[in-house]
Amino acid sequence: MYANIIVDISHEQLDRTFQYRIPEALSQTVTEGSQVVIPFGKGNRRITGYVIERTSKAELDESRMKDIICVEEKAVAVESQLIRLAAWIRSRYGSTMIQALRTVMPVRDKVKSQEKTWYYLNVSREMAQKTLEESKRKKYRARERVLAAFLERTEWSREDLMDQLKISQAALKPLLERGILREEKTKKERGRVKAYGAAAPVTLNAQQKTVADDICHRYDAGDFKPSLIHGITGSGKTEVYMEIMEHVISQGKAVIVLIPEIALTYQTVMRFYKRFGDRISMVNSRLSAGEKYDQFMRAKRGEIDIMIGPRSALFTPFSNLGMIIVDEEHESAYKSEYTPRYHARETAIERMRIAGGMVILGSATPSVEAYYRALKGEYRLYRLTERASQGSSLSKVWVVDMRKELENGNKSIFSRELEQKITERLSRKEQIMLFLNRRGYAGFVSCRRCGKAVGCPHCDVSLTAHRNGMLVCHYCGYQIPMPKTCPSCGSPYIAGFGLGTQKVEALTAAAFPKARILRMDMDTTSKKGSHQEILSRFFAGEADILVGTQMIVKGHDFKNVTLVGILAADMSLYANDFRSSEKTFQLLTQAAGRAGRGEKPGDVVIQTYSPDHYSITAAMEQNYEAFYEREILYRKMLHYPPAGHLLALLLTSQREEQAKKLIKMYAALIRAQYNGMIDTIGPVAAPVSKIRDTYRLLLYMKSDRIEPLMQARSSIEQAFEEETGREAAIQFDFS
DNA sequence: AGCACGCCGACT
DNA sequence: GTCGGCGTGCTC
Repeated sequence: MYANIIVDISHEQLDRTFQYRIPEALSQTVTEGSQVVIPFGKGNRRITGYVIERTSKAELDESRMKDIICVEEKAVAVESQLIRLAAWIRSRYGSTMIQALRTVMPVRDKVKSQEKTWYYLNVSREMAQKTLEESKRKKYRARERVLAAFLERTEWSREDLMDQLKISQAALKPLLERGILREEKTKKERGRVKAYGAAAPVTLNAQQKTVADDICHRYDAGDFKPSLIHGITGSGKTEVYMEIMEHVISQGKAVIVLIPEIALTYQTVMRFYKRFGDRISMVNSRLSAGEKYDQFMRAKRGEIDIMIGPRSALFTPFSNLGMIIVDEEHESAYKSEYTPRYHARETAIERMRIAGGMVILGSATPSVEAYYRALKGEYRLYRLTERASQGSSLSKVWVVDMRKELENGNKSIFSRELEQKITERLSRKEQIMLFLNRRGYAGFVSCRRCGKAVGCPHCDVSLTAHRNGMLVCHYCGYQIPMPKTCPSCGSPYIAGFGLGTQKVEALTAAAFPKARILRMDMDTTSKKGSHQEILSRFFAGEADILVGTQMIVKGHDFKNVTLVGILAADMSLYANDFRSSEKTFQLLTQAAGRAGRGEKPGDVVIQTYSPDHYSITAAMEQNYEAFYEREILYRKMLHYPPAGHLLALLLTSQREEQAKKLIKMYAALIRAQYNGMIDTIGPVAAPVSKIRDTYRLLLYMKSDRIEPLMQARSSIEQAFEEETGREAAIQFDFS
């Protein structure tokens, strides 16, 4: 048996595996993730390494291989845990071990600038001058350059010496040994957030207290079954988390809090700072690799107890991790879009299984997956049914059938109900949020004669009209000026259809000329910090109406908002995705939760063309269980997750014919090999069937058990590898 | 990263 | 010849 080992030295040239023999005596103890002592280099100096794989395949001649010396006994090292987690990610989501390791240890390939080595002159200038003369005489060229440089400037970084003066490490060594130069390693810390305030005294209500106490009890008893907290919006889940965190930290353990990136706002994080002070750190996508690395190192050194961040914060190298909290557990941002396509919820549970600790999931609208597992008893279920702050009550929700509006001659985007309520709020100087799920249907331009929409020549989507008169492709960035005539039939009768946020903003301004309006969407928030700026301006009351996409509904507390209008609730309902009802329900419920966060009661108006759909009726009643019961029935009937497992194969190729041929071949392969175990659906064109001139085809595979699907994935991967001269790519996605 | 190999000029 | 500087390449 052999072991592929990565060496515990951070240097690019050593960022690969080395293969060692596993001696007979250690064959039981050396496993994936083991920390081992190995002889390395010419002098066989003993260093530590981490086993990332056990294999019986020798990658090089056995005579060049050395034996592992022993297993490091204090095997609690975080690295071993993370390596074991990487191994799990690899087999669960399908990727190479290297890809999994890079995900789990972002540290290793981004080490470059974390630690700078500085050199200083350690003797007087006279002494240096003398040594310089001597070096000149003896023709020690490198030394001469170094000394001349240090007479110019007394401190030099290793990089500058190497790059600018072409000095090698070897040339510095004698100077250091003679004490002419001094070496110092600095740890510059970047991205540290500071700022504190007084901890606001918190008192939990009875319900919050019961939940917190029960979880703490179970934690103390070592009952680490994951917990799902289903708490309605405004029920104070965060206070419950903080209470539990305090308990866990008091036992010398660390906690990771995962928050969807979009909700990771200054206010959210501030609440944690105020309570826990500087034993806390935060990472987000705005932080550079180096800044993130520094924060991770603080965690590793034990300088902090809490890490807050999005998906990737899951891999914070705490060696004493006791708990991971996944807030807004249902958010799709927890699923990685890159290989390995891991899900943070599942991966958190695996990490805590390895480390020995508890996972807490929280949401106002739990994912069907999590709720299903909770009902099955795999997770412990807790409910928070009361709003935490006194006086605030659930909003009233009105559903308006837009078909009837049209019948009554109202062609505006505002129903009479909504229009009347907006006018009312404006006169009372209260604020309004208008929400539009723009995805997919943004203001495209189509021809009234031939009915064709102006599309992107490189992608299978319609171009979106922007107010600056350009038509833009949101997938590849292609843009053209608005044409005067239809590109396909030449008719001059072309016009914009559908709703974009820009258009809603314009229409709102026209309907309510006195209102001050702010817009928030991808276009207005692409600049750094603008997201935050728009929100704080709205918070400060600089506008009466905020128009926006999904991003405005996530977790912000605006006390003066008493009306939320959802302009077209069904837009996400008919997406070609088995989760579309779930997404719609979540979105509507979250949006409804934005109204009436203060003392004044709130109203929510949902405008829809399908008022009878259960996603919408359940959202109207704010009844999660009603939604769940309907939804799980549908999933069970069609064997969709969580009732079954689904594997999607995405095949992309520039050549359409080849793509079709290949995917049909794989479909046939699966049907032949896994007959009766796996159901195949398709192949079909992907919802966006072409992006940047690359064709996209999908094959779905369903099974009640996950194992056959994992095998099917390997079978297809193997068949794909064997194919020669291909220009296609494949990608898998488990759900 | 750390170590040795080996080329090259300087010195006994 | 021998010694030391110092650029280069390799590590299972």
